Amino acid sequence: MEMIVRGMRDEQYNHHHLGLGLSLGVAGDMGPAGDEPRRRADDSVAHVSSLPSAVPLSQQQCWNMNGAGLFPSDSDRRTMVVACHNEIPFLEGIDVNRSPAAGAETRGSCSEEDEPGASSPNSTLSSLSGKRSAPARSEHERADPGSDDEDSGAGGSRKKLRLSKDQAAVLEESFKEHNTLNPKQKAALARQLNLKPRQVEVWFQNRRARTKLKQTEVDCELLRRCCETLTDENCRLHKELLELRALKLVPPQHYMRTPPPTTLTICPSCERLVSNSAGAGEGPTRPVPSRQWGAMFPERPAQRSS
DNA sequence: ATGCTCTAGAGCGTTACATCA
DNA sequence: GGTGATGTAACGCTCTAGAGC
Repeated sequence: MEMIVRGMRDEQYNHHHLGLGLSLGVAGDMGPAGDEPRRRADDSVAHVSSLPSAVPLSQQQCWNMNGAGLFPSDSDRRTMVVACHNEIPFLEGIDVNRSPAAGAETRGSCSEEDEPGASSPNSTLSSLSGKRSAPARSEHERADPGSDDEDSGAGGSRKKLRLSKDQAAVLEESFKEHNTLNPKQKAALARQLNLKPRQVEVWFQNRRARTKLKQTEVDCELLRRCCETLTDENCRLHKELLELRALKLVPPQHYMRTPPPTTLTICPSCERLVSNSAGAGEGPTRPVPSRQWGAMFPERPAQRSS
């Protein structure tokens, strides 16, 4: 049985690392909604037309929440990943979290090539997941992936190894430098932290997700405030109009005609805020004199032109 | 030049575990 | 001690870009 479990793990490793495309055929197996094609991952990003952040997040230049500069766009990041083959400079000499017991060199390299089974230290098939089995361990012990495999046969439960503070700190520093890693950097980090490359990879994936979530929250807050501002402005203008009416300074035909509903969108080419008037024959979209937008989103970096 | 296949790596949603109040 | 909330490591799936044929 143990052999079976290990075999399945290896299979999962291979699945994960040697070609996820093989799993594409499973997509239809999604229950009642299976007929409906699953939406693309990128489609899930908010397309809030009429908002300054209407650009899909995956294409936006993300703001670095850590204040370490701007994240490049997805494609740029990928390019960067390919282009950047330097080792992570700040890792020089850092060997945090290497437990004495683990031994610096005895564990050998953690590179993916050297450790083909290193993909998911805790990876098991979901169907095998069962009770928690591992007793609490010390930080270093828990963070030591090597010691897991030996005693992980208990039902194949997915064991979650919390990273030590030192490991998290180093990963955080690394993330500030690059929010993606090339294989060399990944392997180096894994070696330095005594983790498996897959763990480093997962950490970066989750970290990017957290960053994006934070950015979304920030955007939402900005939009909320912007909405409030516009509401106030609308109120003020209404008041002003009433006052003018009261004074009969404005001929009725100038204010009685209610303008057609207007939506605000981002022009994909010039990326300026434009209003699309719903009224027919209103002519082309017109840029909005948007002091407020500028005030609300002063530091939004320009989107990379593709 | 074009189309196809394969692979790596990304994002996203979800699950499961650890920790804390 | 049990429990719900929260954080996050890990997983599965899908998509896309690039390389090779």
